[in-house]
Amino acid sequence: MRSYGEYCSIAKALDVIGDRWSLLIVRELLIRGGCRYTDLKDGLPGIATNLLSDRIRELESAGLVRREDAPPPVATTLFHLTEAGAELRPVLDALGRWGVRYMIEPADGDQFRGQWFAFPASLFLRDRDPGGPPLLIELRAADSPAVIEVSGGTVCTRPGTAADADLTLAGAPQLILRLFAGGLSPAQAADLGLQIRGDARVLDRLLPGSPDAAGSTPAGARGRTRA
Amino acid sequence: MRSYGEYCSIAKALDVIGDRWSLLIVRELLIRGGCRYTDLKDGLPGIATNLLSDRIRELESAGLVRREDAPPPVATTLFHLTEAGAELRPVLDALGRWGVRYMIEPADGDQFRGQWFAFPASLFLRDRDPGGPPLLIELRAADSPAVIEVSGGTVCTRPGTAADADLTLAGAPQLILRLFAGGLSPAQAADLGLQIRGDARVLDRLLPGSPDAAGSTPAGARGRTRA
DNA sequence: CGGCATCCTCTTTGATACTG
DNA sequence: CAGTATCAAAGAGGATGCCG
Repeated sequence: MRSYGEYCSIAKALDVIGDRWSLLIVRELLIRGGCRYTDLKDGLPGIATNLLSDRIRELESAGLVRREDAPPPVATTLFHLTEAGAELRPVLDALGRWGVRYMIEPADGDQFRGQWFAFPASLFLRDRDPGGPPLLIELRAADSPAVIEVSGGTVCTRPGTAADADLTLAGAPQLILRLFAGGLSPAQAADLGLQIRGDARVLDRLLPGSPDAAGSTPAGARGRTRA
Repeated sequence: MRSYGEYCSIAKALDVIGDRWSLLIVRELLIRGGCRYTDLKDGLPGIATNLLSDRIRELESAGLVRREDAPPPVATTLFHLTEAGAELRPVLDALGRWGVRYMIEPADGDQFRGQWFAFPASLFLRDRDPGGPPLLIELRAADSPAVIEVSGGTVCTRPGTAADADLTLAGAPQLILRLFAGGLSPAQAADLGLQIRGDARVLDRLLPGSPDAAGSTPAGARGRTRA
């Protein structure tokens, strides 16, 4: 990317990560940890393969991404974020929080991947009973399942399924998202078609609901997602 | 900008503000409040005038910018952020904080505007004596002066000068920035050429120095800049 | 002068095909 | 699997013209 040539930290940051796709590559690596080229390509539907390889190289030479030749049995290249790259998390958190307003409307042709729930889950859900038993929540949306693990105050999301989930939410991604963001109560989401199976009370532990009134503790360092 | 077509709030946010120059336009409007076209052009050195008019119109139709035909004596169009646009501040804060790492090195041909100190000032300075007397700090860097007003716990920055400043800092922008960010003590900055005139003790009130040890209160809602 | 619109060139992107 | 090669289309940058 052509530099803005401005001595301003925002412009400097955009010089490095302002290119198209760059921040989304960081998103995937933050959510999933080490990724193969193919994993990245799958997590970035629509990217052209030449652009992906260009961007990875740029992020690498900017010191945000590290390439690791994994030994057998993996025997492939894995891409990781460096520390500087991982420090972009607050940027993605802020962007993700701001962008939720554009997700109320149905997707209409948009691609979806279950792991993209990781950011909303970390942003909106909070384990209000850190001493309680660990929880597993399975999310089934658009053929791309994901699992939220709640344990000891942390909220982690990963792609995949869980046979022994305490709770399963199945339905359109926007219903799950609006539920997490507080725009819908569980009952309202169910009325709109969200299937809630299992122990629905675990939602009380996670959602910023009526008890523990809204706006009490804005945001500190909470549990984060990991691969 | 072409949509990413992903049902992810980060991608949706980038669909709206991911275009080149868009976030920097928001930066200028956040720092200075209502701006004329010419003000924006001056605050975005390097932008082509057709791009500026394109971007303003895009931001307008996205609902982030509002156009106001000011009556005489101004008799010109003023551009403002809408509420949705102003809510991008946490995004710019996070970006600005992350990008500071790229400002340690000298600018070398970069453009500079005094008002760009507004973000570092709000991010790094804190009025640790909200009951103390109001303060005026004049910054003189690269022919583009700015003033920081500290009063009752808020830290506001605007372009311009102050005849009766309590403190004047004159020197290279990176010296002032590193001083604010905690990378240099006042004495070290002075050794490197920063001219500190006036009551240097006001810095103790603002810098996160040795008393009130580092990392105690990370970041709550603090004073913000205004035009 | 403020607020654009036009024209032109150059760079970046996207789609697809191909390779070790 | 992890890319490179090719090429058409879109976008960015720069100069300049227009109109109140």
